[in-house]
Amino acid sequence: MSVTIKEIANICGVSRGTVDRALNNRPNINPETKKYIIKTAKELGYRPHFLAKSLSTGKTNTIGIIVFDVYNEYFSHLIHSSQQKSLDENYGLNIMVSNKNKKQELMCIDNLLERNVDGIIINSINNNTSYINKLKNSNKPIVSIGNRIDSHIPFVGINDYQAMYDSTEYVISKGYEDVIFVCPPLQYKNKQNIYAPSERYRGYNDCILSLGLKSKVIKDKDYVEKIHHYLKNSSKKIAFLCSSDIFALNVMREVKSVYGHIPNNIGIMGFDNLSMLQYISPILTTVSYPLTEVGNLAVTSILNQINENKKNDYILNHSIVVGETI
Amino acid sequence: MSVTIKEIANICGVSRGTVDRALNNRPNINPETKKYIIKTAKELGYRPHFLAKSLSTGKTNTIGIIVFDVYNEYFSHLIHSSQQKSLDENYGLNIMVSNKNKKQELMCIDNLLERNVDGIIINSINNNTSYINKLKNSNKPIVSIGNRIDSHIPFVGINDYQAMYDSTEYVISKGYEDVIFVCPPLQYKNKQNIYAPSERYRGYNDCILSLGLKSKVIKDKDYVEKIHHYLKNSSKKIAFLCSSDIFALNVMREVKSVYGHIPNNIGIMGFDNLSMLQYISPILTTVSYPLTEVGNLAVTSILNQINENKKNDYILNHSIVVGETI
DNA sequence: CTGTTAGCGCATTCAT
DNA sequence: ATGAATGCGCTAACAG
Repeated sequence: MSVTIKEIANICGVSRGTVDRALNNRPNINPETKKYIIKTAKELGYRPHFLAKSLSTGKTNTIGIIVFDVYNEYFSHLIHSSQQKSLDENYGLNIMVSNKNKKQELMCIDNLLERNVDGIIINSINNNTSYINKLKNSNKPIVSIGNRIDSHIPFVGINDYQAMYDSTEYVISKGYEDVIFVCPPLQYKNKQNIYAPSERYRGYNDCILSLGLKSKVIKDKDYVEKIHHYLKNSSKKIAFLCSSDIFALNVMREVKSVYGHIPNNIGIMGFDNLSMLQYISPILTTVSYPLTEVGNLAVTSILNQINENKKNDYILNHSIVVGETI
Repeated sequence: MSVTIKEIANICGVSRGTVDRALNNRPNINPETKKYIIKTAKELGYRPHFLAKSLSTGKTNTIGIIVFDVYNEYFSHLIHSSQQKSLDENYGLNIMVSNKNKKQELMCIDNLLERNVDGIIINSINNNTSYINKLKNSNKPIVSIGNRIDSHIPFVGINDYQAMYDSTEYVISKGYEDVIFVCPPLQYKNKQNIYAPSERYRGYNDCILSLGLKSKVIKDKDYVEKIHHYLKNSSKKIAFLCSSDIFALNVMREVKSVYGHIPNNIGIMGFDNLSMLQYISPILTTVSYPLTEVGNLAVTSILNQINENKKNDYILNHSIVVGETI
């Protein structure tokens, strides 16, 4: 086993209280003895016992983060920057995967609370009140990312509505007469938290309507057929505006499968700016946002709540990445 | 704060020892009182205090895992399956990122040990003896993945040598006269753990030599120029055998930039079978291996070591995924 | 069968 | 400036 405060106390011929004062920079200690204690502690390779310390202080210096999965680059960035920031601030990061499953998300929350994390960063999928109350009653700092949870729970992210509004406007400005929005199913509105997807849809829809155009949406499982339908039955210049790069890549694959390439009168736009796009041609036009900052600020928000009880949102800027497909 | 054993004891009018016996299925307790205690514990929403329990037992029911990064799909799979398996076995998983940086890897190890994890799964990057001793002296179950560390430390993974030997043989069998191996720099052999890359190289080299051919390797930063060099100066049917799909995608991009497509007399083969390949055309020929199993078995190995002090390697099978590029 | 007690390692309060 | 004592919540060994 490793060396304890008690042993150091014995060796130095002082009490454990004094050792504690020396090692934790507390007042009321003779500089001489302090020096001596620190020296021998170092020689013995003393490391404070994490569990004992935490049990005693009630703090684990650990932040929990719950993400949908660990495959999507979106979460990779998030996890990476959150962990880096946490470590910089002398915290550990406890990563949990919800698989976008409501039950599993609850399990993740329980797991983290049971392990006494000091705060939780969460990309939420549940959305009922008992869930929200569970979070609030935990009395732990919480911050939501991706999907906003509740006006009383801080949020870090972009303005999804505005981002898609801008994208729609951009596509139209390039001369496309029809803009078809491709997104995940939105029918579960009341069953799970789809804040971001529905905000994006709203942005598209509002922009389209404000321009006097007709809103057209592909949101079903049989999107492949829908795409082919639009390809065949339209003589106009049409664009597929996708709520994520992955959808855009699928659309691109389908269009290529029909024409062998992407014709000039067919536009495609994504959302996320995944790094794998560098291997795709033609270069996809998409929307970028500072994910690294989201991770940083999520941790910052937790620390703000811990240290100053300061709760506030952080809204970051998005930008359109001009490629060859619009 | 939450309810403790002490409170339950008071409420039930028994001692804390009895509560402990009831709640932890220990022998020597009256079934009646046991039932009663369990009932009231449930009513009060009792949750054992993780830190106190761990401090007392010396077990945290937590496994640590150290990976290079969280972007590569290789690690995503690993993390996912490890976490799933851990949770199934009533363990938590503590994920740490080394950034493929030797210092940071050491920091990760210290961090995990400090937090008293019960075992560590590690994709190693250090390789000196003091590092190996640090791991051994930790007296914790360790299992290596990706890069083997030491014959005394269990390893879970594929036979990288054989996999690349097979790949080389496959390429040759398809009529390619020159096979150029594309891989990361191998010159750091004595400075860091590059077990897997060098095993793959060995597999390629042995196969090539056994066939009486000449070994040709691109392993430098200026790989782009090297590729173009080979493209221009060869009239034979040549293939680029890459030690990872990412290299293969880069090669593909270069070849496309020259010819606009992939000519018949130029082959490309990858290694990893990344899921993003589905968006790439032509379809890349590559090597697949069961990463989910690696994660499962890594956890299994840790548990084996904890419960039965059983140390053994697990070597998994690889397979060639036939695409359009060879 | 049940109660009591002594730790686990550290923080903290009260004496001295 | 230092020592002694108590508690965090739980487990485990011993006594009854």
